[in-house]
Amino acid sequence: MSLQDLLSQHVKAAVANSFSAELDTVEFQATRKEFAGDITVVVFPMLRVVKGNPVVIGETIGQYLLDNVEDVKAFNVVKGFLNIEISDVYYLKFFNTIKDDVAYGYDLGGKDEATMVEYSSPNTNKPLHLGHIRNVLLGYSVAEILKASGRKVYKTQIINDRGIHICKSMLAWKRYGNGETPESTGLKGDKLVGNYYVKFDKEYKAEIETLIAEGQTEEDAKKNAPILLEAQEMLRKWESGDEQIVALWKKMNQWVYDGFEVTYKAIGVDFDSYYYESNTYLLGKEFIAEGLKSGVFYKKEDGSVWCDLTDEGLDEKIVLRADGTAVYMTQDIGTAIQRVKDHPDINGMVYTVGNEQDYHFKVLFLILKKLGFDWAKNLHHLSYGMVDLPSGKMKSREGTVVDADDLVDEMAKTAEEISKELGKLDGYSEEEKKELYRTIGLGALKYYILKVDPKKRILFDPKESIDFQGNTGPFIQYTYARIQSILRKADFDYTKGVEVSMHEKEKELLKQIKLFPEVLQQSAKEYSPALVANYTYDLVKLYNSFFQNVSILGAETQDEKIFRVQLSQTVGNTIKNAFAVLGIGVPERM
RNA sequence: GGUCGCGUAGCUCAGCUGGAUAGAGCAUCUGCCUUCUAAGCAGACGGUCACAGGUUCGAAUCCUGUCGCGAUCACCA
Repeated sequence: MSLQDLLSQHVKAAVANSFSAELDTVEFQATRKEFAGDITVVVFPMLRVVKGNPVVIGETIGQYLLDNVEDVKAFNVVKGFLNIEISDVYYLKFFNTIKDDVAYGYDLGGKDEATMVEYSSPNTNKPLHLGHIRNVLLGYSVAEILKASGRKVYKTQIINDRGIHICKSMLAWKRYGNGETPESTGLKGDKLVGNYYVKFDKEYKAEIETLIAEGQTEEDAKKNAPILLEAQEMLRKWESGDEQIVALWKKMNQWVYDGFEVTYKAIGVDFDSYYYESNTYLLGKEFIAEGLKSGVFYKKEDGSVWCDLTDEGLDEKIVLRADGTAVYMTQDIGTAIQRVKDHPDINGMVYTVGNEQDYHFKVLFLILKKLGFDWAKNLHHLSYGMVDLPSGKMKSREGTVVDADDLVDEMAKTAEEISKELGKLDGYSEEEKKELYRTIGLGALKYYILKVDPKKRILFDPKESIDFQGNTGPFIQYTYARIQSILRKADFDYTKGVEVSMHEKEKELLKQIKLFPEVLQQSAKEYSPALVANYTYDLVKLYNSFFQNVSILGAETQDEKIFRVQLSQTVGNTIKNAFAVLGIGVPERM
């Protein structure tokens, strides 16, 4: 039983005993620093069932706890707050049970229920950019957090490999290229294809201007530009299975996939499976037919199929076009069902998609529920805000996007510059150094993005926003590296359990460490890596002020030395575990 | 216009199911490297929690309204 449950029981008993009243819940909170104590019972809520002066009630309960609970060492009452001091022994006991547990915080039990987490889901006509980075980092981290909190997780994505956008790149490649390939140009495949997309857009704009000069309206010109018409013709050919077009499509998409893999690897994320829109865009139609039979959907005169969600406070939503072809919604219905077919142990899914699609997913989940799938109640849209630049919104057409690969390189370069200035890396090979710069650079980038509440928009200033001091990834990594240094220098056996009297800071640290599993659970519940990130920072701050003000290896007694090293080691493990679920590496030195 | 989200220090952000004097970092200023890594520590300065009502012992937090910013309301994906 947790300490809180135990205390809760005794508080209830105390109230029953002294006031013959029955409490259904007891409210706890961590005691504020300025008061003595570790856990605080809030007396005010009890006033509904217990009549009397809150201070007197607090005193009475406090005395009862002191008499009846072994681990309660002392108490004091301030206004309606009963502050309880817990004995050091309690925390030391706890510490001894977890100090050798490298995986502390991870609940490895009960992995029979699986959750599928979808993230990234890019278009295949241009390289990944900063917006994808937020998506990928969030999705990956939430997947890892769910795993750590005891669920089986499948990481997946839906690749938008079909449509007019890729045809534009294909057309430009055919028309303006000379058969360039990633090999012949040395470019990453996604960059090469992206370049042709830009080329298309340039030509398209030029043609529009020509048409306008010839007297067409802008609107007409946009529709009539020959290059666009040709791209649309290409899409039609693709849909009818034209061999040449399909072959080119396959070739260029493969270039893009290969390029994406390089980027994912550089960022340090992975996937268990891939779904391609070209395979799934026709799925869902049969379920529309079934839903039509069961009355979930209805057909309009023109033959289009709709779902009426007005009784849910939403609109009507189209699920099948009049010509019988699938829309976005049709595809997503089909894909969701297909995924559960592929992985029968799935009982929930998480979609990492920007908040501009909040409405779409609201509707999608509702429709799946109406269709009667029992897993539909466990669907979650991990919705996140846009990433803005100081110059405003990112627009790929205007060239104001921040390229993912460039950004990662840039971060590593900054880490390198700072490291060189500090010059602490004697004995590291060039390769090790390079690896380290990447770890630090990525740490800064990932932490910067993940520490913010997903649903808020992020203002990303490449020059100024990324910092290596304060509440940042590198600061936390640095603390980890210092701990490793201490462990290397501790030339005595620090594995045995010891009994010491703790200092205030040490107790604070133990309390914070103890919170880790709860934070993970909460993070999983809220689908928010930000909780883990900010928790880790708090832990590190606490440790640093301890680290700076006491001597660890130079403690007075041997037991104290051992305890402090153990404590450092455990803080290190917790940082490592917390960062693991954020997808951030920790260096042994830096 | 309807719907959804956001608004906390000069800037970037925390603040759990309502609780004690609203917390960090950056920036600015003051101290601290002969002692386990100064990417650090200790401190100062900085707030009408957008605004107005309401709910109650108690509101940054919950409710209503107003203002500001954003998203979304396609037989696009």
